[in-house]
Amino acid sequence: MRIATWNVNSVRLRLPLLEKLVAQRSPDVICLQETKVVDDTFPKKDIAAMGYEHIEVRGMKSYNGVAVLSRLPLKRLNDQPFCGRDDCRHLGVQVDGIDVHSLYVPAGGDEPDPAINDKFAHKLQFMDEMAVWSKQLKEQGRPVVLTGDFNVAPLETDVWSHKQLLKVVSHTPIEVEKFDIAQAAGGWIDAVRNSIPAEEKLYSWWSYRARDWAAADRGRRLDHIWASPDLAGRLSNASILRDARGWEKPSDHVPVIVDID
DNA sequence: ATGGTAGTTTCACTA
Repeated sequence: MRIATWNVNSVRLRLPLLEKLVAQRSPDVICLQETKVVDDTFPKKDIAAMGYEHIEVRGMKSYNGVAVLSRLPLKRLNDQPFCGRDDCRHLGVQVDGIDVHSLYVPAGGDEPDPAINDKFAHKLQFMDEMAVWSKQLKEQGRPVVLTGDFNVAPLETDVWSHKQLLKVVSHTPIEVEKFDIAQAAGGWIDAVRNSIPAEEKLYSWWSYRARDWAAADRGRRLDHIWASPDLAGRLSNASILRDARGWEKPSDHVPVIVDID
């Protein structure tokens, strides 16, 4: 089973790119974030026509929104109410015996100080709850794949400049610490770094605000696929589809993909 | 220290 995760930054604008992902990589399951569409107007017909007849959505007007598209039947799991808000940042399904989650962690705003920036405080609280939830999932003992835009680049090689990003939201020590705690709480395997060495620079997001994103290559690895430890020996072909950043009308994020035997 | 782009409910907000 091939699983992809992608922050599409508006699913309606990205339908041609979704088609391109399917043509190139043919995932069985696609987890989306930032769909930016209410459930009633989610383009289910177009996506079913691409071969994904099983679709679960959780969207709101204008912001956030997650979805799972699948070739195989889905059973919806309970939505996780992070930070007591119904802001459509999580959706989980059961597919072919595996629990698959699409998660969108708050970006956190610009100022990395929870005392003066509510968005950063929200992000930190969200990550604390991610750790609690991870522990619960671990105790359930089911095979789980937790994917999404976690909005944190944990390793020095997950950003274009570790030194220059230490005070930039997404790579601050407090965020990386909470990221590590959540990962440890679930016993999660980083499915991508499991096969791509930590020495290798690796990004899944490049800002729209660069004159030439590829030349500057100031990226960050914000999008992740975590797997429960029982799946360790069944992961292969992890990849990040860098090319997608150069497609016409791109998202600022690219798909992250892994195969599970 | 600033400003750069993209998407959405746009003259404002989020990323």
